[in-house]
Amino acid sequence: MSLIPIRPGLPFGTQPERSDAARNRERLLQAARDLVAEHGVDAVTMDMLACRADVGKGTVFRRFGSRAGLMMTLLSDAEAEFQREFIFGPPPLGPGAPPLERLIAFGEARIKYVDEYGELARAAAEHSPQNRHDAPPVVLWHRHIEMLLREAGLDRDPWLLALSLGATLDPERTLHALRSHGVTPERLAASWRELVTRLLKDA
Amino acid sequence: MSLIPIRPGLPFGTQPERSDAARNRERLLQAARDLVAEHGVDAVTMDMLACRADVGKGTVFRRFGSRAGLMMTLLSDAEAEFQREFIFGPPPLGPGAPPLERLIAFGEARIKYVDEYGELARAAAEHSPQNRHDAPPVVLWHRHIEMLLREAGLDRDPWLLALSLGATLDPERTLHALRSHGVTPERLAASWRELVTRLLKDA
DNA sequence: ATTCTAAACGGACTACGGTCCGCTTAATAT
DNA sequence: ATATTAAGCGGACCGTAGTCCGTTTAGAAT
Repeated sequence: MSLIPIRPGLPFGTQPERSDAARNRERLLQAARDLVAEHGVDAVTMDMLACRADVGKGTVFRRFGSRAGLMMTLLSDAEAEFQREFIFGPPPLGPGAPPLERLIAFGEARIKYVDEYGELARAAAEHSPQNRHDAPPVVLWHRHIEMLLREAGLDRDPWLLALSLGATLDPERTLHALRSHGVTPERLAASWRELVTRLLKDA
Repeated sequence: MSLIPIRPGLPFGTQPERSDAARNRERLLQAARDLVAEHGVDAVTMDMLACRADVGKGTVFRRFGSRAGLMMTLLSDAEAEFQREFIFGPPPLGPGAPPLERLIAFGEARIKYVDEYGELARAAAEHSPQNRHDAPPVVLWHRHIEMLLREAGLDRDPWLLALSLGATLDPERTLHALRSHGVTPERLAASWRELVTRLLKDA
């Protein structure tokens, strides 16, 4: 009987990955990043990925579950970084600033994030209202907004209010404003600031 | 040379429909309504519809363009009625009431609409950010909100602000709150009221 | 080294939305 | 009635996400 070695990045208590599985995972991630860089998120198909990584299609789906799952995996580093910043980072995004300022900073950061990774984020949410609204990161952002609203003294159903504010920052909408209507990130951020400032005024 | 007879419901200047086309359209709409009633929106496939209406698949797509187009057609009566109400109907939804009250009524009506037709509305917007955000009805709601915001004296980029408020009432989100989280329409409406009331306060 | 087994693999297969194109037919002109 | 023609039709076909299941293989036990 041997101890199960700790593998960072895998769920606690999981068996270690078999070596061929680990190799294929790396091959797939590399191929996916390359294909996205070459053709853009929307043009990458799962068959294409399997072919490029030289694995079977079944392997791709075993690894990521779905196209959305693949995209989430590609996003996970950026997502983790974003979470770190608003949870542990310096104010005004992180703790230490008054709630209104944190809320403003949160929106700004989120808009910047979407401007940078929006296509991936959108693809990660496609074809599943469940994943779109109840994925762990989404729930976390939502809780964060709710907490800030409470801190600011908004006690009337802050959960639903947070849902509404979250809707404003939804990747698909934000991306659509940015790309299809040529709205600048700065203008979006100004509108967000206006919205939350009015909302929290004398709360 | 003969005058082109007026056919209600068809775009102006269009040639009249051939009789077989009209017959097939009715058959398809009836079949679609039946299938939706029997199996629910999400379970209805285009092949199923073609089979039930006893027409070729090509005919279905010639008629509606896409699955989303079919759903829009199924919604069009309810949608027209909704538009009539907030444009010409009695206050507070229609003209005559102060903008805040109209905005509150608009949200309430929209929530009721989604509670009733949400699955269709969601299906009508699926698979196309373009149709989702720039479809004529969506643009119309959006303009309406923008107008009310201006009337209320909110002059700081009311277009984007209207986009944010529209996001709050998005069918997919609203439906998800209603169905997956068991939020009541009343609670949603109360949250909407709270949101817009705070927003318009001393504007 | 051999055996064993559960994890991993691969690619044929399905379901579905959407397209294409050769055939049919309603409506009009003669 | 007949001819003409463009709108309409149908269903084979395609691309893509996702599933299934018989085969392979890494790694542990002996």
